[in-house]
Amino acid sequence: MSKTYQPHEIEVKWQRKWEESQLYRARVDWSKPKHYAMTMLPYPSGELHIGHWFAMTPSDARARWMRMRGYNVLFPMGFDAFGLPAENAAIARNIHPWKWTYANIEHMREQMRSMGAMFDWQREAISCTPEYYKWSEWFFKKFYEHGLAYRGSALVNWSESMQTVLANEQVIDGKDERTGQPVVHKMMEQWFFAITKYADELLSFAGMDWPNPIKIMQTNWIGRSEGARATFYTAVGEHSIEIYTTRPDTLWGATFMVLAPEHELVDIITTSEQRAAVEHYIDEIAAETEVERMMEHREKTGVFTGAYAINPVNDERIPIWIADYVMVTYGTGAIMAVPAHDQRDFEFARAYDLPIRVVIQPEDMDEPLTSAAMREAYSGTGAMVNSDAMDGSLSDSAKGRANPAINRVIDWLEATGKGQESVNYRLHDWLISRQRYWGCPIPMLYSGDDILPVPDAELPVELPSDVDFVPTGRSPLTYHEPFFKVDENTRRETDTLDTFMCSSWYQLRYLSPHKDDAPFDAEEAAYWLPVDVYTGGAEHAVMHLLYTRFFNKALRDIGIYDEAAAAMRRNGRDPAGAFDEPMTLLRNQGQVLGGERQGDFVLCSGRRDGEHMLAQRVEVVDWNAVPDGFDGIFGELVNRVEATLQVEMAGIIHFVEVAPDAEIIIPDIPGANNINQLRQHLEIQRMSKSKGNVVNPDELVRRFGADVVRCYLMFNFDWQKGGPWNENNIKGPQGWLHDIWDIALAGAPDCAGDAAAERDIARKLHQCIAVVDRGLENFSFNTAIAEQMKFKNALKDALRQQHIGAETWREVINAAIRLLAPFAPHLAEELWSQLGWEYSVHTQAWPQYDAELAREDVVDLVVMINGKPRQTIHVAVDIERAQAEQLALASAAAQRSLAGNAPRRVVYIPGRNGTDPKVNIVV
RNA sequence: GCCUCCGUAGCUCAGGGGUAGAGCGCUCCCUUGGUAAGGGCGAGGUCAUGAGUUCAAAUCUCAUCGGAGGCUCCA
Repeated sequence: MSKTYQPHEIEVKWQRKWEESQLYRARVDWSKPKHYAMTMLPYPSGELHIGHWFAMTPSDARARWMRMRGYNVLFPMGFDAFGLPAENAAIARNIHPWKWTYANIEHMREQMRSMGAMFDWQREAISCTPEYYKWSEWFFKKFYEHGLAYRGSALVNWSESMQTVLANEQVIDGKDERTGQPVVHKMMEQWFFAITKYADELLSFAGMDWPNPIKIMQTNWIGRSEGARATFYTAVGEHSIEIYTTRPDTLWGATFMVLAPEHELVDIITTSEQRAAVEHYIDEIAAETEVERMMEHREKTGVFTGAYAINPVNDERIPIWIADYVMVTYGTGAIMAVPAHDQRDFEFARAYDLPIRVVIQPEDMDEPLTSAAMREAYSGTGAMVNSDAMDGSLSDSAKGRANPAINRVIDWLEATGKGQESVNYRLHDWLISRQRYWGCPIPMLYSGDDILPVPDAELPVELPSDVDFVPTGRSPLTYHEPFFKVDENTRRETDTLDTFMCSSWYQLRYLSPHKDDAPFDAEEAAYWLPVDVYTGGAEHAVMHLLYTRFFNKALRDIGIYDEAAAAMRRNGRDPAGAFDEPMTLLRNQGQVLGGERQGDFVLCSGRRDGEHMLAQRVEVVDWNAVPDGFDGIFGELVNRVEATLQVEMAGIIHFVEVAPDAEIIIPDIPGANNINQLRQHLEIQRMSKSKGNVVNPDELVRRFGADVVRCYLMFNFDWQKGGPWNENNIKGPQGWLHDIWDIALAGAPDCAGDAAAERDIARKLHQCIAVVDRGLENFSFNTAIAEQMKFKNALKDALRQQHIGAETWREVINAAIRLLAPFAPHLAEELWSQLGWEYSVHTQAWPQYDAELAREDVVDLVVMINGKPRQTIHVAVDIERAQAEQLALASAAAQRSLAGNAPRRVVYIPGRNGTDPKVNIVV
């Protein structure tokens, strides 16, 4: 063999060749089936990390496989390029967001090229370019014209740290999802998208092959519930208070009402005697952060307003309280409290000594349930009691109208005009205003009291480039007069759009990224849409993935797809349903986590006080190499906070404060050492710069080559789960690719070939094809590679034995390289070329699985006694039942066990697809 | 608290009513002109635990324990 596998010598070469020959250019071709594969577009943070590789290269392998199977594949890439980091960089380093962003994009694009992915770069879309955001603005206008975008006043999430409002989806546990800083609630005038109009349709996932957890998360997020609304009037005055309840069958048990502290009527109905108490409570609540308010198991608090309401169903006078356990953002912000049958109301009633009245008599209880006996609310099934004409109605566990009692009460409420059936959603309209500069402008004007859209001819409203980035916390647009001042009476909107708006439609922009008279080309859309395979992280479950579904449905209803539908019909494709969902199949990759790492084993000496020490000397030694008589603290360095080391000795964490002038000795690092160089224990956790466990893909490519990195990522993890990084395991795929190189270039054996051996290698090849196909189909890249490793071992054996003829050998190698091509595209291309086959391996047909060739001829008949395997007998694969049973009964194992007796039972299990036939003899 | 998913070799993972599998790692041997390498042999598993169904359970059912993710005063 002349030469070993040298990835660097071939990878860049082929990347250039592929680009020159436009190998991955995707063009509409109605004569071929289409396949639109897409991975979530990255934010141009500046550096590609291993997570990008993990998300993109397996998706690339699958797209390549589809292509070889005869599909016309579109696999585009772009950048979600608006967002805060660019603006922060502008403030911190006085570099314009555009320059920062574009420099990052150029760098990352180069890094991505090293993946050897089949991205069609001519379709690249970048959301922060005017040619892109012109159409984001245009879509906003379309939404506005169709009543799907509106300006409204709402209690919004305000992030102090970012000086902007956030969507509900961007707030987690009362904290800003990105910065982790608490958010406060503020009433503000903002722009919204009417996503709630689509709530019901978004709950249907018909025909969508999406992961169950995502569907569940979206369903939970939308939070549909069925019930009724009823109107209560205040006992004095004319104020009506609407409540929403899922349990209208318990209306007669309402013994008080509770309003959210922020409810608009609170101020109006509060009596003068109670005003001070109410205001004090509201101030207290306002001072609490959202986080505190959401703490679990907190005591219920509230205060009486002094006002009373009349329960419409029984004209009872009940007190109106306010309490923070009622959320102004859910339902109507007001509830009827039924302490007997709602746990929260029960706790509140007990805390403030409010009456509790049973209105559902538990089914399995003979004695009437009394409030005094209750230790918790009863929410089970039973018959309505104390409810006038409704008494006796059965309330079962069903929700909404399906529950007989609820059904009857709703009918009655509607007949008497006291209330009506109502469906409620947890989902709110999508708040899309952001008080930031680096986002898509909202193309609206304020003229006097009028709100006007910017005319289409003036789109895009471009972001001014000559703004000052000063850390005032305000968007530079708000004091850039040439931008916001249109004329004396007209001011331009200075808020910008949530970047999720830009990423809600990028799958359309890829179709024709530079088109300037429409957001996308209808002919392209007719062919490519919808996206067939979408891959990305599950963290976007209720944000991007819900938004883009909404966006798509809105576009469909506005008629944006009409032209594309017509083009479909012209080409003989039925557009029915084609635009209902943007992505028909979704898969989430897991996360590559930082690997676990042992901390340094240290010996610390100094002044010791139990588990504490002020150390004058810290030495790193081999694991457990503690000198005899050492009386300091020793063990693994598990953590360090500034100058204090946490050292685990005998299972107990000891705290070692290192004196500023202490001597630190680290044998592996020459010269004078300092405390920062000590290596601390790392748990398996997310990679992050601050933890020092980040893996740099450029470095890996340099050391191992892109194909090895690709294969390592696909092989060493369950793609949909992810897992901890363990670089030792990279040797597996590396050795595999080196072996493939050697085997492929070893040349055909110089022999006539043995028929049985050739049959055997063909069988193994086709068994391998079946597994690789199934692996790629199911995103089980690891199994697809493991199977090829196995096949490689078979090839290696065959090469050693020299019993395969030249012709068969070439065919087998040819197929093996095609199987390899999606995974290690450079290596496969190089081998294909060196063996003299025509460019390119990536345009070859995928090896076709042949069940007949994969079939075993001889199998082992397993003789089992009482279900335990005892003996095997070689038999033909197509053995008949009678013969198998006869052979089994005659076997030594059976004879021994039966000892002359007749078997109690004989069970024959035929072999099917690869498994051996079995006979179980029960004695 | 509720909902999903998952517990198989030291590690990462396949499989899945009918003989327990792969890669890496590990042991030992060989090679020392592919050398931060190559070749060969081998060891390693009560398939989390307990019960049930079955001729037969790692596989199906139920319970328990453990892990991951999501939701959570949602009226």
